[in-house]
Amino acid sequence: MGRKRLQDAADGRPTVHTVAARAGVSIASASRVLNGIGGSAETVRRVREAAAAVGYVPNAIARSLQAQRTGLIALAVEDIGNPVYVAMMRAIEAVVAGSGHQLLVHATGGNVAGETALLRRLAHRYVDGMIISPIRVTDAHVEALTASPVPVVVVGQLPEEVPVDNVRADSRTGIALAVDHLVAAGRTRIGFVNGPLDTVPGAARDAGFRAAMARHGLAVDPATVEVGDFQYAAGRAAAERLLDRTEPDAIVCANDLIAVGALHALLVAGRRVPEDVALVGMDDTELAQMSFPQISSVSLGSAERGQLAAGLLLDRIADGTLAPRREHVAPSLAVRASSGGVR
Amino acid sequence: MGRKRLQDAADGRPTVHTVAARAGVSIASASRVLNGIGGSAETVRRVREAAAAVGYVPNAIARSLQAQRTGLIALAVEDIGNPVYVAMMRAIEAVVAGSGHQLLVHATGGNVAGETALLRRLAHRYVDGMIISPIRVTDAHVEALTASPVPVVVVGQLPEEVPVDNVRADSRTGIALAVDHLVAAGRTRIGFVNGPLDTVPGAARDAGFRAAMARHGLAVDPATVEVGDFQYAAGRAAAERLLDRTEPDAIVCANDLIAVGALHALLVAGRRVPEDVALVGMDDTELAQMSFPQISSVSLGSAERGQLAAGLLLDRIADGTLAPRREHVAPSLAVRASSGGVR
DNA sequence: AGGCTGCGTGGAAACGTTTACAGATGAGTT
DNA sequence: AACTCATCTGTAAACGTTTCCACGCAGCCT
Repeated sequence: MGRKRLQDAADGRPTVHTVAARAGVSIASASRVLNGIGGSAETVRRVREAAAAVGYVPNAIARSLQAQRTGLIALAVEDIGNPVYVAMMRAIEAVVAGSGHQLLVHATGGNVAGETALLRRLAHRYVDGMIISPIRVTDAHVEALTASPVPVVVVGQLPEEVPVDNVRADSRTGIALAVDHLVAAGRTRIGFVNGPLDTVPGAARDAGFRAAMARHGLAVDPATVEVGDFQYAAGRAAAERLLDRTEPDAIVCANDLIAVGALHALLVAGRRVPEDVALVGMDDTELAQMSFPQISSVSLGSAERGQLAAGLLLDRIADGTLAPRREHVAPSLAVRASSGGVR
Repeated sequence: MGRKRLQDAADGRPTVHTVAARAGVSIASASRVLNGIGGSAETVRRVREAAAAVGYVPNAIARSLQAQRTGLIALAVEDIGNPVYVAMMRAIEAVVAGSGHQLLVHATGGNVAGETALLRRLAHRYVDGMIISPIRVTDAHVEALTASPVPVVVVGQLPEEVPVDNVRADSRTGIALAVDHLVAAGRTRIGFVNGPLDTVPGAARDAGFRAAMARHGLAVDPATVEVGDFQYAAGRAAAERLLDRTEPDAIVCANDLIAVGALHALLVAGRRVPEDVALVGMDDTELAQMSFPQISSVSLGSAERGQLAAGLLLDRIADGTLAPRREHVAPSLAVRASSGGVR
C-alpha cells in the first residue's frame, strides 16, 4: 500500500512509474518504450507486458504540459444551429482529425464581448489554435487577434492590415450571381432580404445586391429591401413585411435560413414559387434541398473554406514564422426549382 | 536575457516565476495572490501590479495537471447536423457553462468502433466527464462505459444493470401519442417511416407503433412500414417507396428529418398535406416549424434531457461516489398544420 | 591494446502550476 | 514578561510526463 502510493496516481490509476517499477526499469526507459523510441528487445517486452498488466494509459494533461501542446483546436462560430456552420465544421473536423487534433466547438451567439473574451482566453493556451468566423469585426477583435499567443485563422472578411491567416468568401460576387440569374430568367422586380447591415456579411451582401442591380440598370426601391437577422423567424417576418408593401417577382435572401423563412411567407401569402415569385438563398446548405420546392442557393463554399482554414491553421501550428496568408473561395450558384424556368 | 530564461516560459511568455521575481516575492505568494487567497495588502498590490505589467495569464494545462481536472466536458452525438442534437447541445452548454466547464463536441457518425474508441480514450483523462447519446448499444459499449475512469452520462436507453447515470426519453409512448392523435382525427391507414431497426430508438419506435396500432384495433400492413436511416434523404426515399405501394391517409415518422423527407415525397407525388395525408414527425425540432405546412411533431424533450444529463454529470464529477441515477422525460405532442383538422 | 563509435540505460531536470509545511512576525492575552 | 494565536511568508514537493545528459558496455577499427 505504502509502496503503491509512490507510483500510482492520486486516484489509484497506474502511471509510468507503476509500469517502470513492475518492469524493473527506469521511468525513462519505460517512457521511451511506450513512445516506441528504442529500447532493447528485452526491455521492450517487459515494459509492454507491465503496461498491459496494469492497464496503463498515459495522462493526456501531463503529456500536454511537457509537450507544450494540447492537441485541441477550437472552432468559434456564431450559431451552431445554422447548417452552414455544420458543413464547415465537418470539413474542418475531417482535416484536423488527420493530424491527431480534436475539435472544440464554441457557440458565440455573435456576441462581440463573448468573442473577444474567447480570443483572450486563448492566452491560457488550452488549445493549440483557433478558427473563428466572426460576424462582426470590431477594434476589440483586431486587438485580441493580433495579441493572441496561439495561432488563429479567421474565416470571413478582415481588414487588410491585420496579420492573421484568413480565408474569405466573396458574397458580393455571390449575390451578383443570384441577381444575374434572376434577371436572365426575366425577373425585374427583385426583392432582397438581408441580415443586419452592421455585420460584415450583411454589409457585403447589401453592397453586392445594389451593385448587381445597378449593373443591370435596375433601380433598387427601398420598399423591396428588408433587414432582419440571419435566422429563420426573422427572415420570415421580414419577407412578410416586404410582401405587404410590394409585389416582387423574385426575392434574394442573404442566407438559406432567411430563404426558408421567405419561402414560408410566400406560400402563406398564396404566392406560387417559382411561378409568381422566384427565390434564391445563400450558403447552399442542406436546408435548401430539404425545402419544397427546393431552393436555388449561392454556394459560398463553406466546406471548402473550412478545409482551407484548417489547413492554414495546421501549417501555422507547425511553423509559427510563416507569413500570414489569405485564401479566397469563389462563389457558385446552384439552380433549383425555386427559381427554375424562364418566366 | 539569461535571467529571463529562468523565469519565463519556453515561448517567452511570463509565468508565475516572472511575476514573483518582478514583485519581489516567492512564487507561492504570487500564486496565492493570483488566486485571491490571502496575502498582505502590500504583497497583493505588488503582485497584481507585476502581473498586469507583464501581462501574466496562467497556463491552463499546468493548472489542470495540478488540479487533476481539465474543465472540459465532452458531448458525443451521432450527427451534429441533426437539429435535435443542436437543441440538446445548447441546453447542455447552458448548464455546464454555469459551472465553468467548456463543451467539447464529438460527432461519432453512429459508428460503434468510433464510439467505443472515444470512450476508451477517456482513460487519458483529457476531459472531466462525457455525455454520450449512442444510437446503438453493444457489449463493447457497456464494457467501455463501466470501465471508464471518468464520469459518463448516457442519453438514451441502456440496459438496467449498467451502473451509469442515464436519462431517457420514452419514444414508445411518444409514437403512441402520434398514433392516438391521428386516429382521433379519423385516420386509419397509418404508414410509418422508421430508422434502422438495429438501433435503440429504431427498435423502440417500431415496437411503440405496433403496440399503439394494436391498441386501436388497427392491423399493421407490412406494406405501410418503411425503414431507412434517420436522415432526410433516406426518409424521402422511404416515403416514396411507401407511396408506390400503398395509399396511406397518415404517416408517422421516426424523426423530423425523416418527416421533412416524407413531406417532400408527398408533395412531389401530388398529395395534399394534411388533406390527403396527415404527417407527424418526432423530436419537435425547429425543422418541423420551418417546413410548409408546419409539421406536427412528438417532442421527446431534447432540451430537457440535455439539461438533466448535464446536471447528473456535474453532480457526479463533484461526488464520484453517488449511486447511479436514471431520469425519465415524458413525451408530448405539438400539433401543427401537417395533421391539423379532423378529416 | 587502446581508442573510437554506437547503443541502451538511469538519474535528474524540465514543463508551470498549486499547496503542505514550517518558520517568522506581530498582536493580544494572562 | 511569557505565552498563545493568527497571519503572512518562503521552501520544497507534488501533479505525470518527456528528454537531456552522462555513463557503461560491447563491438570494431587501427
